Amino acid sequence: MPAKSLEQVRNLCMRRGFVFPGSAAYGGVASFWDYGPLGVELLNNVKKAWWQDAVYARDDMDGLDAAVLMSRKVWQHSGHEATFNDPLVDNKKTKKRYRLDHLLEAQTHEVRAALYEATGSEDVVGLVHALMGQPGNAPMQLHSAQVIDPANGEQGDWTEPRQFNLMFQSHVGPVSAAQGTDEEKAARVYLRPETAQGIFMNFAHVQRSLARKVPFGIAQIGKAFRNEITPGNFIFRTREFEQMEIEFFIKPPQFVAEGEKNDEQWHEEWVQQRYRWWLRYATPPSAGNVEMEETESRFRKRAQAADELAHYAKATTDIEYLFPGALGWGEIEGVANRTDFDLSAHSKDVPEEDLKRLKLEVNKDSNEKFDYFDPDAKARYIPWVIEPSAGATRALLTFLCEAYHEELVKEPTKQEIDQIRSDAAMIRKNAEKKVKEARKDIEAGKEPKHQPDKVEAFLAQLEDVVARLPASLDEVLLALDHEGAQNLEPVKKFRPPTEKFMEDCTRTVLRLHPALAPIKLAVFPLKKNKPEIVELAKSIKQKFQKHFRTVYDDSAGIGRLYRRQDEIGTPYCITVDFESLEDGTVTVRERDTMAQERVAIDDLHDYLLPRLEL
RNA sequence: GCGGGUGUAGCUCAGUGGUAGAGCAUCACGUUGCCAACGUGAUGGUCGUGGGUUCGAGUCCCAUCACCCGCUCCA
Repeated sequence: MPAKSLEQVRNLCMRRGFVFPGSAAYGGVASFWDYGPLGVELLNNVKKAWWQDAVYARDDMDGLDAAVLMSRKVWQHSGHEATFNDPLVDNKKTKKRYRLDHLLEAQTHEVRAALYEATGSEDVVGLVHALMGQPGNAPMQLHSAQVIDPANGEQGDWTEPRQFNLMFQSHVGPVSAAQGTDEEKAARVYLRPETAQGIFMNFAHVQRSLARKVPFGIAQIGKAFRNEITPGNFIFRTREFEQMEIEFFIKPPQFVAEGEKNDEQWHEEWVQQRYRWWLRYATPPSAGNVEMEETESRFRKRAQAADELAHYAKATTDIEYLFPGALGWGEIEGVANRTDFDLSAHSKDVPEEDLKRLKLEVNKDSNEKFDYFDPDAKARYIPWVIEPSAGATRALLTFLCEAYHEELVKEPTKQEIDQIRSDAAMIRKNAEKKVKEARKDIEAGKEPKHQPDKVEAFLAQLEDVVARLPASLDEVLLALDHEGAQNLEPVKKFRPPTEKFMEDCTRTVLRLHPALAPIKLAVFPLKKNKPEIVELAKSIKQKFQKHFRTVYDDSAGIGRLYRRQDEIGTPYCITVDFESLEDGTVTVRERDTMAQERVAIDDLHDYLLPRLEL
């Protein structure tokens, strides 16, 4: 079974050096994370596996690394400056949040009329402008016009509308001018909210310099930045993240010849290719058929509904992963059919009918027309584009969650199981008393110490877990993390011995695909105060560290050394013992099966390389 | 941004106004012959931060920051 909660993965990440909170010494800063020694290895391996599949394995793909900062005009014509910039307003009563323009449009004619009169504006756009233009007044005006919350049909208690510009701003060169002045705007740049636009800017460069024929694609891996309104879920949604994006340029439908793939078929092909990639790297070689099916059941393809589609897309299929706990299904990649929207948006001299079809304005800023002469079709056109866009940092989280296993390695005795049962019974008895007290307090109008519903929900979960013992052993501690378990005395008493017990009889193992594993090989001496063994072990480590990440460790007993490597997903460990000194063989131990095999030191390279799938 | 929760040693947590603790981890010495061994000793905390109440605050109050759980985002 993979991780049961994001918390488990978070803990492991921070303890073992995958991910650390950013700027921690200063109390941290929301939504920014640093990748530690193991995290950077894993992330690099994820990117390498993607590049391998997206670029090297194909005849029709090339790489690119465009600048993070681009002309502000890129974002004006791509549509981001307009659509990534929404004034939002909250209803304090219902906790609902609305885009101000959407909220206003949902009001009755009378309500809007009152607002028009109060602000002297004539339409919703003007109204939004007016409300944003007078800080402090808006809540009062929304109140006196009796603006309704569509969620419940009642008048809302509205906050100040706030601007959420999803793009981070900076300036090129020294600027002292105030925000919004011409001087400031002229120097303004945005940190890219997607890497895609850098590819579009280079479509013609790549096509010409490599004499590429459509269909062909460009791949890019890089950081992107979005000032998200609601970051969270560890590294799932962060304000700085890394994307792995492909723009695959194809013929527009009207030029597709008999027997060639059209845009919908190319879209489908990329969905399939990308989906297979996710499954391949989510599955370790040790997985059997049952396990492979289980893994597959946690990945799905989902076509976006028409109202979900972004302004540029004709169709988008998301690839989603079932993350543990509350996060649930989350998007890890979107494969979009962006038509000729982007290249047209950045082109001059686009025919009027195309502008109309794409809902674009004439581009007077661009010096370029991103079109292409197709020698087969004998026609000049602006290509369509299929965009498979994956999150590299989300991929890291996905593979960690899927690889995380807590395995039972020592069968607990009946006595130990009974102990847990009786402890749980004690917790139940005490908690039921607390529930009664809380109910009494509520009746008497007093503030209860516990929330009866939550405590009962906790008890139900605990009972379920206990009933399924010993199979559910790994869920016992999770149950104790339940909201309703807070401040229950017996729970606090119960936790430490249970934690200790769990540690004794389980091992944590990251069953990562070997190509992703941050460390490929660990070498141990069986006995660290025998100099010959230590020396031999170190020399083996030195031999392999030139080829892939290899570590040496002698700081604990052999069992503990194995466990430490299991926890970070190292696929193979080598132990040098007394026999090694005599016959030149060592023990190779595999991570998932814990199987051991005797291999001659001279054969190690040939033994390991195919197994590591490098 | 709003509501709820949390913040004490590197990690997991205990500590309900009166001398800051445990387990694990780390380091040293001894022991240890293949799956989280053991003994002895040591290091490590201005209790998230800043104010306040008090003779006295980890504990009570206020503010602030971060994280977790929930609300139109989307890699």
